[in-house]
Amino acid sequence: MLDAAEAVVVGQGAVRLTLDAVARQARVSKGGVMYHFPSKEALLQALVTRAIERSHAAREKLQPTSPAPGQVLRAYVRASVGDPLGNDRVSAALLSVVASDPKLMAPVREFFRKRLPAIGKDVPFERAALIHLATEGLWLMDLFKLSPFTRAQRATIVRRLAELAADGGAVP
Amino acid sequence: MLDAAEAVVVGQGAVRLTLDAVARQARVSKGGVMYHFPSKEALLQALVTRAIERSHAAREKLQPTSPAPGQVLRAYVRASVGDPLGNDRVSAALLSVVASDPKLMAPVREFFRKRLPAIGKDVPFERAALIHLATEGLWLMDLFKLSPFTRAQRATIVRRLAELAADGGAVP
DNA sequence: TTTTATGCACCGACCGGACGGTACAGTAAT
DNA sequence: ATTACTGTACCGTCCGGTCGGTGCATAAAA
Repeated sequence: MLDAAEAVVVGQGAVRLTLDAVARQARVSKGGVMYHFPSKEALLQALVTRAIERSHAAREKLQPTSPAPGQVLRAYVRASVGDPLGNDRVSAALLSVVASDPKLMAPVREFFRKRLPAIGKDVPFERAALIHLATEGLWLMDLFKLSPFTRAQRATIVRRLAELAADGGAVP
Repeated sequence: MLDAAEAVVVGQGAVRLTLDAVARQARVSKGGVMYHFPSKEALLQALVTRAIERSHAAREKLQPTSPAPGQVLRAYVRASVGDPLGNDRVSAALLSVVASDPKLMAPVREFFRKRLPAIGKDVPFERAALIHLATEGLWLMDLFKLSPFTRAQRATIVRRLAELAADGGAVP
């Protein structure tokens, strides 16, 4: 059921996320959808929760065993922007709908609030903040298809971000 | 008329941007609105154009006379994230509606595409890219109220970004 | 064993309200 | 009288949500 909703969001765009559309995708009637989710908001909430969990999982998967400083930050960079428009097209498409509803945004805010301390514990604050911002910037610009970089440039930037995460160093 | 539309977007949120709402805000009937803008899309287009022009103006206003390298980039940082949620709450609120319509996004994309070369001409590419990304990241996170930083932390980051723009240097 | 009852998953017709857009009559200024 | 604009009434569509009902599997009662 949630899979169907995600398929609609990714395939048709977030504005087209209609109860009927989800029903069609899930080969179920609208009543069937409403049986599982009391309201559309509940459906969206479930979608958001799922996306957040997936994001968590993605980073933990790339987490190395080495506890050297900056490795967590590096894993975060890789997991977030390692490849352009990675596996989380869902969160991407979802954001524009969720953004307009404070109640739905709350868990997302919470997620972000906890993320910085989690990834930047073992590196100087300013470095962590800078890399965090640049990474989110790239992610969000990808999401809105606003990134002005070529593929090669993007790859260079990601590499540099990962380097900076682990080693610090000078910005050319 | 556009002022009224902006007031609605800022005050009620982007989803509430209704032709009726604009009409009420402008103390005009819906017919009056439709006389000026043949469709809602036309209204949104005008809004987008205006926002882009304003953003241009904001940066040019902060442009110093000194032609030292990095000064343009520095002005861009200041203009974009100098103070939290500055004067462009309009673009902020607008983005979530515009994002779902490729036709409306086109000029925005164009704007972003041209911006990086414009601000990063006289500094090394990687530095410009990094600062650009971090700045946009901060701007977008502010927009979605997702920024995990305290006011003081934010100020520190902006200062550091401006420094890096003008001088380069090491990331701690 | 047959009958009846209970609960679950699902169906789909319908409602009400919102919204973009249209038609057209009215009105004030020139 | 013409122009430039306003106000109102209305239409069609879309969408979230409701509601009575259906098939069906299992259980309880006879």
